[in-house]
Amino acid sequence: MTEDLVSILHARGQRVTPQRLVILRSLREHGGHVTAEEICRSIRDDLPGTSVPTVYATLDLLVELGLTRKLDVGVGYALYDARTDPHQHTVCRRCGRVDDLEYKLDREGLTRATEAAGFRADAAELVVAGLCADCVQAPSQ
Amino acid sequence: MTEDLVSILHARGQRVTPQRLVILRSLREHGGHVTAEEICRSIRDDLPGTSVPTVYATLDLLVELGLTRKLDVGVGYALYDARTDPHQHTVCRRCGRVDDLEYKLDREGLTRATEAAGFRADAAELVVAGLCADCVQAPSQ
DNA sequence: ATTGGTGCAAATCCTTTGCAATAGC
DNA sequence: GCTATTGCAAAGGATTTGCACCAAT
Repeated sequence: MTEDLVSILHARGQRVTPQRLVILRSLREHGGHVTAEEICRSIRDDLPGTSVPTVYATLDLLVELGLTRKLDVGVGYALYDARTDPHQHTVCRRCGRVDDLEYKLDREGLTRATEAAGFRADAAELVVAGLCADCVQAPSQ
Repeated sequence: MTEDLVSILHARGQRVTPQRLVILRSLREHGGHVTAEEICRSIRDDLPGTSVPTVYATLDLLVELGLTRKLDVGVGYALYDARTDPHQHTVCRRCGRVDDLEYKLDREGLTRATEAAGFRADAAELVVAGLCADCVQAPSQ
């Protein structure tokens, strides 16, 4: 499940550590959007004593390697997403729930708009805020 | 320059305080994307002693009233924008510069995608990351 | 006169840093 | 054995809280 990470690390001359393998596996098994703290808790069984700084450092590395996406949806902490293909996100203003949004950005239009400004874009993140299906139903407040 | 705020506050039965007027005026005079801390400094002349919590509370209020937009572009702190008409943003990975991006989201497509999920959207923010014109030119690193 | 707003200081929260100890290679 | 990684504790920085005072209505 983490063979790709192993070969990338080898290719880059970086070390294959259990922390790196376990964190990526946890991310992939979870499948959704996870906080660093949730990763910490979820790997406690496999690797007791893994430190918070290590989790952050590893997540940063995975992002750099293109194996993970770091999401900032404005909830005050970062979310990590093992799904790296193009998709967007919704965030519920009431309950904070974050879901995938299958929506295609108009890449051509975006490229045109950014190049007009001399900007060299390498990523685009769309966050749609509002009320999730559950909270729309809910009594209110 | 802040008559709209005065009438909204009256209509809502809220108080018209110098802090509220000065902060909105500062935001509008600046025109760009400002941090809470920059607001604090910029109003020091008009209203010495204005506290940080007041600035945050006022900015929150202005956002709620629809007179300001709060931006989270992933730089670790919020930016406030007096421009509230639909537009998006670019953020430079190297120098952190944030600029307006004139790009029209496909509202219809977005509505379709979010409604399919039962989500009631009320705002959409697109942040494009990359290198700004200056940093593209720059020697590198 | 009421009570919503403000200022102050301290707390909170996520994330990063410094440094010694450890473990990949 | 060499040095990248790790763990620990502590620092950092943006934002929020609690509470007494003040000022807008």
